[in-house]
Amino acid sequence: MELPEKLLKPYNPKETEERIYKLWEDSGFFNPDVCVKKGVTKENAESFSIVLPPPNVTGNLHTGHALMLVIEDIMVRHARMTGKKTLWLPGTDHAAIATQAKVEKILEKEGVRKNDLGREEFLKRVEKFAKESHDTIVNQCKKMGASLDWSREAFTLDEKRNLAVRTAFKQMYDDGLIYRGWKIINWDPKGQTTISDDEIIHEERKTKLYTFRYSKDFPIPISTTRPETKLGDVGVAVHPEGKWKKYIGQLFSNIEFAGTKLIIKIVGDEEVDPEFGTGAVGLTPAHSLVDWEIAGRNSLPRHPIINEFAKMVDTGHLTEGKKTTEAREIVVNWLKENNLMEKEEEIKQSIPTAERTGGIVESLPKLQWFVDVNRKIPSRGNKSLKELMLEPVREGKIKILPEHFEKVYFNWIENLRDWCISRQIWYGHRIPVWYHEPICIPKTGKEDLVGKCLEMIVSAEKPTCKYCDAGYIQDEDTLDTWFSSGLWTFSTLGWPNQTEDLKNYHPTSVLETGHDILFFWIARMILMSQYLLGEVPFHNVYLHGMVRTKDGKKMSKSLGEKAIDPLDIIAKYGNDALRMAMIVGNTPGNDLKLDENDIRGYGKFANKIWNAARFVLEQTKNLNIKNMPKLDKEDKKNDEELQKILAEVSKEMEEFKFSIVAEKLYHYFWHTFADIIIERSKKKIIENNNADSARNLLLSHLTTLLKALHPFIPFVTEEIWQILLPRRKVGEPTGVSTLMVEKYLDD
RNA sequence: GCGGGGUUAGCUCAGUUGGUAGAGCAAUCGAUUUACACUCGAAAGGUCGGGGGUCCGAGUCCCUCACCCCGCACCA
Repeated sequence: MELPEKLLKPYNPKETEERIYKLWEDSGFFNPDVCVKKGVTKENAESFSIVLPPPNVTGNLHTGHALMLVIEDIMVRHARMTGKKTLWLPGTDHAAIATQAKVEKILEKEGVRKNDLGREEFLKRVEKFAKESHDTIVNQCKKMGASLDWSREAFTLDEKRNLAVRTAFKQMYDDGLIYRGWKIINWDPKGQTTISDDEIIHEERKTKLYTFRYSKDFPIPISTTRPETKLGDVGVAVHPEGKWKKYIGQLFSNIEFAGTKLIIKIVGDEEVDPEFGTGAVGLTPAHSLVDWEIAGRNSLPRHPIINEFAKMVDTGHLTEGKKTTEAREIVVNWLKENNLMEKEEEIKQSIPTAERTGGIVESLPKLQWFVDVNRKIPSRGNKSLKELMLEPVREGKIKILPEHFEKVYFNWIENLRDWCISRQIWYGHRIPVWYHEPICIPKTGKEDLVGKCLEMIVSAEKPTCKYCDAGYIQDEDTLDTWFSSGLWTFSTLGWPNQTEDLKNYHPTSVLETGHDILFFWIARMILMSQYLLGEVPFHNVYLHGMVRTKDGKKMSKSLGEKAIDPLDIIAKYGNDALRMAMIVGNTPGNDLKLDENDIRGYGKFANKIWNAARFVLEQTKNLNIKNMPKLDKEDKKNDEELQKILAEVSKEMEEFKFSIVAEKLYHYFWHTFADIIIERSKKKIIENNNADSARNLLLSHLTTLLKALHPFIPFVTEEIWQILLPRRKVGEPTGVSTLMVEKYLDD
């Protein structure tokens, strides 16, 4: 059998990769159903499933995604080759606020504002953008060699996922886990929406701490970093046993303060640290969570003085309608002019900013939807959502890798507060709550029915009014994007329908993602699955680190321009090279410094395999594969050594030690197989001394190593396999056959 | 402040239950037209952050100090 001409040249990944991916795709073997149907996987085989963490439809994939795809593809390919019924389910994430912000930015450049377009038209623009991003992402996943089952692809905002969201919301509402409440929330004035605690990034800045008195006769000095908020003060809280104790209960009315009148009551509250600052807190109930609670305990009014645009309202003629920053200056000047300012100090403070827009977050009281994480749930053994999240990790039903993130996870949950899930943005799942039109005029004309249908209805479907034609309108708000992401492990498998997929593939085997979304996403998935399905969403969590540039900078989506494009690297060195560089020396949880030099080095490895294959195929072309000659003593020793390595490697693959396996195989291939075995075989073949034993060892080693290496470097191994294949399949029926579905161990 | 992590060869990092310190890259010397747009061989390189403890034995377990990184909460 003659060798193809391409084998005589250096390995050319560019020419190979696209063709090979198409071969895989056409084979249908990414889909486990096809594997079963064509007999490469047993019907009753153990299943292995991973849902792809859906990339945001905000643009391109970056190196972090590439790392994710590589690690997951390795797990999936390995599982498939060990005979498991293997599903890797792809999808994309609508990423509500992130995508909306991105499209708004694009429109801004065109001089268009979203409010001018209106909700419907704006959403069309977002959807168009999302579609384009989606197509790019899918294409990039394919370039990465990801063996994803595209026939099951999902989107967090498609019809099926919307049904899942509405169903989940309704059930949670009925169980009292979702409620609507008037509470202090985080407001992003730039994005014009609420955000959750997790979407805040604290930025350290220098700021001034002012110490002042409300008036000359006010007995207690107050410190603040935000003097403008003092226009909304209604009280001063001191520790019940502190030095200001004697003033508790006193009321100071008609205080002239920077253009407004204040009524300040002095209250005692345990929350106040008597040692800190002046030992007294000026209470601005509407704009501080702590103050809100203290005010509640002491029956103080809680009126807002900052609006959604971060402007002052109801604060008197000096500051009315001014931006908070302007108002601050005015108040500071007023205090100085009236000799009420006692001290100014420079301090470091961290300012809350919105993750997506960078806007400075204000605390405002608003009517929003929340998930109650502490309420006991009768249908779940009277446990709260918090407990349902803690339990499986505590009990080892979910294992997190690296293990120390379990502690981080516990720490986060223990400090968890109710989750604000409503957002005032347009792109996302609309809240499935319906309010009646303002007027209900009963068709029967019976006046006594008016108003009977004015209540709010929580429903997965649009309700109709029994009495009138006006009907119901849906809540304007959308849900936090992580609400739908939380359902991802089962919404993708068909839930709320009890599908075969759900039965076969849930709980999923592994959830692999970056450690930066442990709270955002992993915790929410555990919450949703534990509550809605009564089971864990996955058995293992594998957290990878952040990909950094050589000098340690994070290659993230927010620093998009600076990041290396994985596709450029692939074009230059090949996919296999990038994959090896991402795996060797990378352990879970640790950041990966991606160095082009390393990638180049692994490109040479692919070529080394290619050349070794050329030699082996040339030397063994007349070998009868069905009747292999016996190994001599020397060769047998190597055969045993390889078997030993394979046994180790199998174990290590199960333990997610991909770095060790990749390194071990690399080393064995190069420094034992190529340097020792091949070199020795040359001598044996030339001298015709046990030449057939040598040939046998060459071919069996190559075959075995191609299989073992395939999950790591699928392209070059498959390409060689396709050349090797006709010899293995002599006399067998033709059909698509790929290394991808070969078994590690022949049955 | 609370929590987590790191410190091992020039660089990037492995090091599984404690048993003589490893890989890749870089650098050094030598060989070579070869399956190899190179590759092969050889040698070199580390008191495993400092100090203390447990142990026959510690990079690994315990205590302590130093420096660095990352979360979370931020305090009026």
